[in-house]
Amino acid sequence: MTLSEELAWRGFVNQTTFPSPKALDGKPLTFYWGVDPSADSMTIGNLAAAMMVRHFIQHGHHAVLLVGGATGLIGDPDGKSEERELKPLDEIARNKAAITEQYRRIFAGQPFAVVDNYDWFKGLGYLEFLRTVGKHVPMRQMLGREFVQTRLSEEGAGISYAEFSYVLIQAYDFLHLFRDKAVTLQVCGADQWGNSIAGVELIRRMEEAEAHVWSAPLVVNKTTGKKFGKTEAGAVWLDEQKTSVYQFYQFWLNVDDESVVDFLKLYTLLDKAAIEQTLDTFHHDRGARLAQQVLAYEVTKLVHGTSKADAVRHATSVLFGKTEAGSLNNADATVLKAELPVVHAAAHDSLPALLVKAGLASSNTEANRFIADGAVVVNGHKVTAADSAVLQPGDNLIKRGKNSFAVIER
RNA sequence: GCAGGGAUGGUGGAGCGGUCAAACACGGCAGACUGUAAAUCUGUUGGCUUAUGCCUACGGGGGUUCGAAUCCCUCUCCCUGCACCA
Repeated sequence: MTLSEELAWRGFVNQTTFPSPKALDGKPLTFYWGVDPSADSMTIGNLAAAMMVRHFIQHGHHAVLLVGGATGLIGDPDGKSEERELKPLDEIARNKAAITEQYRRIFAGQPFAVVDNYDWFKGLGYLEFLRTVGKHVPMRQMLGREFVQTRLSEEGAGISYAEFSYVLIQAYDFLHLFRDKAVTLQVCGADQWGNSIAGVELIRRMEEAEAHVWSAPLVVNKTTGKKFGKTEAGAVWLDEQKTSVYQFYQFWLNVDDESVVDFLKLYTLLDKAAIEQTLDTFHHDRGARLAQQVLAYEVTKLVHGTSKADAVRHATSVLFGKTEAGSLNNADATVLKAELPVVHAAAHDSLPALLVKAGLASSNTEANRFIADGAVVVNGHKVTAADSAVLQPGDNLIKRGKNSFAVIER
């Protein structure tokens, strides 16, 4: 499969400046993709674009990965309804390091270069910037952008000169990389289209040369229609300190049937044959949720590594009873204890009190109600009386409802 | 500043002297059915080792009363008019 076919099949096609996607199938290009260090980790929203970048690399194109040390200092106003707080410098420095680290992990084994746009902005003076770049940017275009219009309108929140100018920095990045590394293509998410295209424009005016943009659609949950990547608890992060491996795995496992088809293509590196075979089996027995399991395992493996993916997969099967034995073996206990609330039971603790301690019930009354409802399962056995005698020495896996768990040590 | 209306549990919103831990709806949680899903049905939804009982709660404080979410005074905040300002 050629790259353009691959991207089309996987659903990575949105808008592009290329007259035909086939332009990607010719000789290798050098392209760049960037992430601003507005947080200390990427989210699964960024991951979609990263996956696309991997396909570019696999088809022989040369990747330049940018961390936005300079752009992060200002903050991208696009799509935001209000001015954002500036981030402290030390926070940006930390975030930059974290994101660079994630680049190295996600693209492990692939050829790529990492750059920081702060490196070329730090020595650039304001007057120099205005004379060389500012002179070539038409105001009409900058003012015409939709979010600028919204922000400046009667009800809008207004916009500062700094955020308004953000696009110039990103445009200059492209120009700089074009000159310095012969970058002729920027890939980005659909939300970055406006910023990216400004660079194409700048290169055309200043270098009289052609450069291009390839944007991927934003991933949307088809069932809810919402922008993807957020849960009730917040964003799904790639950093396991922010979203634990278990939560990460669970997130993918719970993807609905309609979305899982898209996500297998977007978020795994499995080839067409493998995905089609998986989906074929899946459609015969949706209840088995093979597609979700493959998705969850593959994505977790990619982001967190094989051993963690294996561990969390096995722990999940213990928790949800797919693996025999309600009681824990040592390996599972280690994984689960890192993930679940762990409570130490004293001799006089009653079962309801332990449920409260473990955060599985908010009061003794509620705990008793759960037991009466048959919602409490200890080591795979339903509990019928508020009696702590069901606990065995060592680790006990306790389950309340369908997916609230804790480990009780005795 | 004057006049009028309002503030109730996670949310909306009834209640207007005892029968109020507070209708009803939504949301939450649990059970059944399922696929750790959706839909549906059932239960539950202030706390207390479980009680025809006690405690805490209807914006804050004070009062009337045997008894107050309900009546009175006062404070705080919100809304609606009018005035002031322009």
